[in-house]
Amino acid sequence: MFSRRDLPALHRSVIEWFDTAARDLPWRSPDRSAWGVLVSEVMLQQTPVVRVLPVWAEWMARWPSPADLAAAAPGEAVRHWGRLGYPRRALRLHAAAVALVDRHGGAVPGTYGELLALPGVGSYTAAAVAAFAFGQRENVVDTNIRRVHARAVTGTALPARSLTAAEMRLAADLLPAEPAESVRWNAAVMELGALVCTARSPQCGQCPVRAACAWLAAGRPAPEYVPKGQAWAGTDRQVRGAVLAVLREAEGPVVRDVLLSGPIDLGLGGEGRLSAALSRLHRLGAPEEQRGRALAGLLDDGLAEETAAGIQLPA
DNA sequence: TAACCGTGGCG
DNA sequence: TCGCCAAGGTT
Repeated sequence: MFSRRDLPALHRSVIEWFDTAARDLPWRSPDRSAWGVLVSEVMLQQTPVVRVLPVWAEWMARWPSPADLAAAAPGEAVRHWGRLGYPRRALRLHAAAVALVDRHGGAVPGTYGELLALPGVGSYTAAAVAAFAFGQRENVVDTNIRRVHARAVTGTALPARSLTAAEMRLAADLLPAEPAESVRWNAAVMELGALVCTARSPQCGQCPVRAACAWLAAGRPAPEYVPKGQAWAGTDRQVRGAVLAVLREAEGPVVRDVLLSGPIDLGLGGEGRLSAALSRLHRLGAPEEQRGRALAGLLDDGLAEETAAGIQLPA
């Protein structure tokens, strides 16, 4: 266990590592806006950096301010979300942009509480934006930071199954007192988890805190539990994804029967994104009942109607 | 609390 | 090949 006396050295070694190893990400550029930081944080929820990069750049060019996105139709946000996954994030980001215009004069607020009140912004994202866009001292705790703390300090291979009060307390105890240093620390620990202290194959030989790591000292003990994998094949979620892909690629109304049954030859040939999306949906072979359920869920969330106006509602 | 919500790359 | 995993949020 780290004593409070060791903290300055710990902070220094991790931040010095960050200074040499940090990736050059556009939402870390001095040019980026608070809006850019917010968009990046939402896009990065459960989504790898490399996939976010091109979509973030396109969004920033298309909608450089909250007012720009708020003025667009919600469905445009969903379409330009592309295949990032969890598309309701796009709808919530649009709703957040509207809220920023309505309640904050079109600006991104700088406090944790105001950020937390925005759609799609939870405790992590609120803390991250307050810290990275506004330089505030916040207790930023994401999956990377949790894993680094679990290993280096607690000595376990994995953090708890779900975020615990004890983890939040530990993170708060480790946070540097100076705001500017706390921001660097948050970014540095996160980067360490993303690049070195990774889930699958940690590169302990390159770790700046290997000499102090409790997990390494204990001989890298195996996890105490097996993470529950996310079910995917055959789930409604998989069908939702395939249905939404068709709606997203369609330029006009989509005939309900095309979604609920198939395969249907639309005479579109084998090229084009719509054709590819239809092929994927048909290959799934999901029963009509499940397709109906997926479509109903998408309509319920406001994703289907926004994406393809004129769609016929399932009976 | 636990289930649900997408997608694609990698070990 | 295939299960695991990724800067979580909401209900």
